[in-house]
Amino acid sequence: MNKNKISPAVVRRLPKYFRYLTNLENEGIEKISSRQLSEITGFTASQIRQDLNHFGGFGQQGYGYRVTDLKNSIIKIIGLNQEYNVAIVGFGHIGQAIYRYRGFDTKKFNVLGVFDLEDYEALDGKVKVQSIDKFEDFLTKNQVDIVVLTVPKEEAQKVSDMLVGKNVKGVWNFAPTNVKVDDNIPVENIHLSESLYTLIYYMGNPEQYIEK
Amino acid sequence: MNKNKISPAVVRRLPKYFRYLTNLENEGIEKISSRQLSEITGFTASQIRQDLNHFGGFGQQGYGYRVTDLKNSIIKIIGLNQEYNVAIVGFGHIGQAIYRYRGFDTKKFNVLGVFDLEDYEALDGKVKVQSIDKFEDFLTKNQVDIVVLTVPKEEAQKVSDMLVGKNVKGVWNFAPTNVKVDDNIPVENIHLSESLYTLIYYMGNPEQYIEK
DNA sequence: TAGATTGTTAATCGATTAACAATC
DNA sequence: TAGATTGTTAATCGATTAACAATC
Repeated sequence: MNKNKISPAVVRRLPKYFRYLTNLENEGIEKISSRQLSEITGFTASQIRQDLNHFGGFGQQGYGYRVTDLKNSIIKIIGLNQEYNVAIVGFGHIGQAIYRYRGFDTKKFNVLGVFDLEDYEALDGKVKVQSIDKFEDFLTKNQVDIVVLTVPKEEAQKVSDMLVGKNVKGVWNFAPTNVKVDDNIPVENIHLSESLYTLIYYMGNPEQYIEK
Repeated sequence: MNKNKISPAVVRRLPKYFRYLTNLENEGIEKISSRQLSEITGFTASQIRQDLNHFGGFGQQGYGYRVTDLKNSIIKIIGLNQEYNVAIVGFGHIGQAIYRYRGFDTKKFNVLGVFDLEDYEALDGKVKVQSIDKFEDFLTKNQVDIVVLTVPKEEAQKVSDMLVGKNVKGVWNFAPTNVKVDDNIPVENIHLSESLYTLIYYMGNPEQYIEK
């Protein structure tokens, strides 16, 4: 496992491999060659082989890759073989959508707490939303791995400042701003407006659009 | 305007320039050099100058860039000087979050219709959700520029197939799958799970994380 | 004019693709 | 063994950074 210097481009393809392999597995397909995967994913076979070999030799010459084995390997590479404790800060439309999103395995993502401006009960009493005033104390008393930030941009940095020294391992930021946290804590941004604006640019310049 | 071959990397920075320049303008700052912008954005001054010069010479030697002028230029480059008609297909958590999202200028994005499995009224009667059966006919009778796809992945391709020949100009896809549409229609994907999984990878390998 | 900063070309760096020997 | 396909090195391509002449 030469994990020394995996490029961001490779890292962002890992979840895609996971997705395509999961689909293949669900279709009952047991083996796949880099050539076949290439047709499905749109990546070149060469790129697929090189990507995978950053993490080890998962294939078999003359045969290809066993779908389930490769999928399980990628699960471990990404870290999806573990559970994660989550706190959602900001329980507006996006916070609620994330809370209820069925797209990820809910067994693996354990929402420990939900925070907003004040205490209240949401979703017919099923969710106890806590005041943001209690957030720092909560982080001290609970091991929160992932903080999901869905607060307005004015508040995003204030909340981020509360994470210092709390053993939070990552921030998933939906606020339309770039927050600063400890250097060793990764931040993954979902900037909805930027995504929409990129689409609009290509709508006006479709000849420049390159699929995928 | 040499728009011949703008690289995707440059295009994705345009909304970021727009965001930073908007902030600067709101702070009342009138001029900025590429050096100063570099400190704010984290891009190199060289990159900023080169990015902008793909679209024209917006600066003034020895002075820098006028914030408002540059912002307005970028608005036009992206295409944010126009209005867009939007249809939201899928009115679950994410569809609703997009519908109500305040992050983008609602005057520019005109939601013409909302579609889901069946007719009903949502949000205290304020939103008439229409059955997906009426979607194709709706597209024929209305100029929909942007289709926001927030349906389950099994339905995403079916809905995409309805867009053929309907003069839709772009698809903003939240379904965790890659949909196929006409080659000249750009598709911008928001794959939430992939974003979260990328974060998790870096949480397990923080030394590989490169800010931004 | 002198100082500052752009616009632009050239050099570097990194990521993708091609090629092929290794091997199942 | 022969055919297929990987793992890996080398070649290419593209994007970023550096440098500097142009010019405000």
